[in-house]
Amino acid sequence: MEKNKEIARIFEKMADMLEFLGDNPYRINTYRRVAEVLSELGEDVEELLQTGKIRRIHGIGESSVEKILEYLRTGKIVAYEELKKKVPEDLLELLEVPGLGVKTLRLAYDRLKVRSKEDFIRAVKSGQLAFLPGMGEKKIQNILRGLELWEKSKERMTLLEAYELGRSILKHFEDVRELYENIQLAGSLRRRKETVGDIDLLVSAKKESWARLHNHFVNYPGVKEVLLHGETKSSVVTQEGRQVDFRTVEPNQWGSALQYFTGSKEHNVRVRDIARALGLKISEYGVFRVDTGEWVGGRTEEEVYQLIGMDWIPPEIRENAGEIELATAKKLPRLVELKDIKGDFHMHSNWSDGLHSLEEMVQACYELGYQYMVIGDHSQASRVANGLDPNRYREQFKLIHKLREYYEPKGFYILRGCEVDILPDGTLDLPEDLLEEFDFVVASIHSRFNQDNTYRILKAMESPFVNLIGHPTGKAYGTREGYPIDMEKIIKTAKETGTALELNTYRADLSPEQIRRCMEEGVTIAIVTDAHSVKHLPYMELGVGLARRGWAVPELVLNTRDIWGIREFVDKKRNLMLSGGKFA
DNA sequence: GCCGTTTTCGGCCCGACTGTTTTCAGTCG
Repeated sequence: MEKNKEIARIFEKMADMLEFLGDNPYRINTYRRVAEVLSELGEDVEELLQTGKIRRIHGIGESSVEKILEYLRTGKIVAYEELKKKVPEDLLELLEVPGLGVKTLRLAYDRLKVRSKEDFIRAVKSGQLAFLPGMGEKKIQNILRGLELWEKSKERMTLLEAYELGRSILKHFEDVRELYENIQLAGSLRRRKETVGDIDLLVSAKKESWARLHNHFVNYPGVKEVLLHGETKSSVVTQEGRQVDFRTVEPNQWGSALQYFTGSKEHNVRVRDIARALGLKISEYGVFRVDTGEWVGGRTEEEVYQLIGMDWIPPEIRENAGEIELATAKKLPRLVELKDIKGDFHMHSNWSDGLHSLEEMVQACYELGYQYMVIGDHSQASRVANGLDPNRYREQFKLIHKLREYYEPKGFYILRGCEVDILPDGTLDLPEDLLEEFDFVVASIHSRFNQDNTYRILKAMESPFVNLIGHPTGKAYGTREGYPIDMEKIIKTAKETGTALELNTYRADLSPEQIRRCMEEGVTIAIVTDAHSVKHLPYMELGVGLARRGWAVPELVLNTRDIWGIREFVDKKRNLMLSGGKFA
């Protein structure tokens, strides 16, 4: 899959270069689209090429296929090499700077002989740029601020950070509840992308309230700077350097606006294409007939999709990755929902590295309305995490036994569990006789993150007592790649051994693509918070969102089973493995 | 450069905001 990303990056760069050269905008758009399609592709581009399937992908034509082929054969693309001779690649990196576009860079290139990033920054700071036509004082200030912002926030927010920020802003709007009808966070946050660039907030309200709403927005206490302040659109930067965009629309535009601002871009482009073919035009203001311009709908998202012959599509899968076809055929699967979730399998108390006591964690889970929970403190090898040795686990069992007397009559079940380390040779950090006493066992890797760890995980899954592999790829949230791993082998063995794979909300591990593979192969996943405090437990909502991005269905999500279903899952593996059998 | 529910040629989403303009250009989503 690395090749997909590599080639996508090249097409993206070529698009920037062509734009810098003033090429045909539609051609440039095409290059961008090829890049997007490639990076979102669920399959390896080399394989698609070999099977000839690549010809059937919408947006990749003859000319692009040839360039891709050329890259795979020779390691480069001549057209790209040629462009590099004409365009300073380094300078174009500045296109990431907010408020700075290709026209300004080109102007500086032509008039000031600017050839690199450093050249440009120097030209701005020395005041040279101000001599160019159309460059006033404010524009220069804008670019300077953009540069500063760019340096500081090159990284995107994690979904967790975006979620917290979004909720805080929603809370701010509770003070003016009488001014609007609907409010919703849109954009990649609503789609539950594992990283979020900026926050999109949408409100529907009568026009006479808009000015007051925008005033209220820019007065959000966390605002550091107001970028735009208009009647329909405002933008601010928070203290943490995060951008928040705010839009107001009329109540009967709510659905079309929400659809539009939720994206993804690829999804919306397809949707609009299809609408156009039906003689309809979809914009954020509604659905219109092309011939008469007549408004035909847009009050709700359901209405927008229904007008173009589709079922409503869950935001998490709006990526133009097959959802449009299924929605048209009215065959979208029902994805897992938060209300399906009956428990959490992975959390820590202050017995190891958690913040809260076991009693507090139990009470918090009970209050969430779960039917069960698994306490899963670290095992002894995790020294830094204050891992438990067998004696301390047995001490903990006694406490759990006492807590059960109070909670079980209320229909709430506390399962004895652990997060046992998978040691470098693939054996487990706790003796078998102890493992057998747990109700549920999570096994994870916490060492040697720089090597291929497939063999360790495969071996751990062969244990009759391991029910769940914790954070399978070792990935750190949206940023670090994790150790290399043969996911196909792991999926196969998970299926054969009746072991579940973990979707860890705290790390966004597994990825949506990996979840989708699990679903295709019928492998069960478990959504866990890996909570280290009671505050983390409600992040289950985000975990469910991440699972939905991977098209997870309730039947293959362990948390949707009730307590008896969980016991059956554990017993089935033990009985089968201990008798030398295998799952079908 | 890509594509086809008017099309193998001729379109490709388009409106808001800001700033530097006196009617528009650049950038963004």
